[in-house]
Amino acid sequence: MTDNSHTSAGADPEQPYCYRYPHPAVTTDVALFTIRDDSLQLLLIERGQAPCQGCWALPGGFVDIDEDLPDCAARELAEETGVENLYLEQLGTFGKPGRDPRERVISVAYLALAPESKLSVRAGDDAAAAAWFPVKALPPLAFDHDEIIAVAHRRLVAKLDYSTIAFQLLPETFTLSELQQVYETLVDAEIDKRNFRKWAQALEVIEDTGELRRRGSHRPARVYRLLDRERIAFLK
Amino acid sequence: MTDNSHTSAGADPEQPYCYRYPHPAVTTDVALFTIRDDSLQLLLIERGQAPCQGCWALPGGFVDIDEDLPDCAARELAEETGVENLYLEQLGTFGKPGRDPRERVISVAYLALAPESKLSVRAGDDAAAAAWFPVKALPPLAFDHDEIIAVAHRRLVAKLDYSTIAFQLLPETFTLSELQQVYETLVDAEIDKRNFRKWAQALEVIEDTGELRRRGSHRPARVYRLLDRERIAFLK
DNA sequence: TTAACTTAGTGTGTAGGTTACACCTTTGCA
DNA sequence: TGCAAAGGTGTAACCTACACACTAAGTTAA
Repeated sequence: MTDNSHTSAGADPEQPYCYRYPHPAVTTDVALFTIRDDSLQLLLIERGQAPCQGCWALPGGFVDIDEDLPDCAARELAEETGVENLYLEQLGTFGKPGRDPRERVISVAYLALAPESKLSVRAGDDAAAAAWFPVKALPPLAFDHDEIIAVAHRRLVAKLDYSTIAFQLLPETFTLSELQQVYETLVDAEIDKRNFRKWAQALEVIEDTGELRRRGSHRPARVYRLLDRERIAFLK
Repeated sequence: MTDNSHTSAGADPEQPYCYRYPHPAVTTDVALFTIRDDSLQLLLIERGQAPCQGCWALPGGFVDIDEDLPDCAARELAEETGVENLYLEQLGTFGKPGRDPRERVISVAYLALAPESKLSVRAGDDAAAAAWFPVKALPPLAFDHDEIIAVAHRRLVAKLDYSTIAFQLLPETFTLSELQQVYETLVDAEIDKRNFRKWAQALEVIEDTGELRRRGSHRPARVYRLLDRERIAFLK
């Protein structure tokens, strides 16, 4: 680290931020997953301008010069979608030259999860439209966002094995059947009910609220809650 | 993404790269581990100039404007230490405002591993000195490099459980005892010899070369090699 | 009121994998 | 030749993961 350059008032009022060496732009992009209609869905923004006009993209944007990276991810998500206060973890950084045709852009990608109940997506100021897509049926994507999404999805599924990350997809209270449905959606397979319930209860991360939930013409289900909301446990 | 700014010839010849919005600097830093003298050691560079003059830092430096991130990590490592062609994986990106007092610097950190035999560290052009330190006895570190190193170390140890990443710390050929010493150093505990050997051989990632290694006054050891050098297997 | 339907909720046996554990082998050197 | 020092090997106990089927409790409609 030998670069002592820093911004200064440049001569060109259109481009007032000047450096001794070229600087890339830095963005954050967020892959926000939720479960809707029994399928794993991803939030995307329709791009209003070129490049990739009409394509869909991950919500994200440029990092402010005094802004921490997770703050930027949360802010962009909130601005573009109205979604706030959810689980966010850094996924990785994507910086291949040429991934954005305008200038060198390095994107720090985040993985976010939220239950459908927490979400009320409206298109924000910046975005033409925000919409949910099933991960299995994504539209054409801008830049290298398909790659980012693939990494995010792989990470999410991999973490099922050694963490309780999937609980972030559940609302405040839930039944064991709902929990099981979340897992079945994520692994895209059926899971044995007895084994699943044994496993879930042995985790010691949920507690019985004592309440019952009557939904439909059948025996009511016990209602559980996470012991430590906003904290995911590591199992191994 | 609405920023259409890009570099242009500025008026100030000292700071010719100008943008509409402020841009952070982007660096890569590499936490390169090896095993020397039966301890896990980390490569550090002594800083020649302020800030943090006299402190030690991870090898790293600014990303060239047309350079991919892993290339930058590899290049900086080679420039500063003469070390080439080793295992490299992205660790995470550290970008807290203020982590570098000069300007906003966002660092993409990499985890690197190599056997001691591959390494012939010499201080390169940029660095005053390069040296190895046991992870348990690190000197005062520049910037937030202590945090990066902590994350790197945790990641390395965590990956022992579900990958063969530790084989990257072994030379071309090795004995099972040497392999076990690597694992014992990493987990900082003794491991049962028979169980370890059963486990290692069941992995199907090493093969017996047929050779024997005579070192010292005792029975010679079989020599193994990795089946697929430069590839780490995922176990779970 | 009762029968049929729907989801909630529960236990046991088995297979496979992980752990604990001790002795003989082969070499070099004194 | 015998001693020191690391190399190399098998088995039993335990524990975890998985397969598997029925009863419980409520709603609805005949």
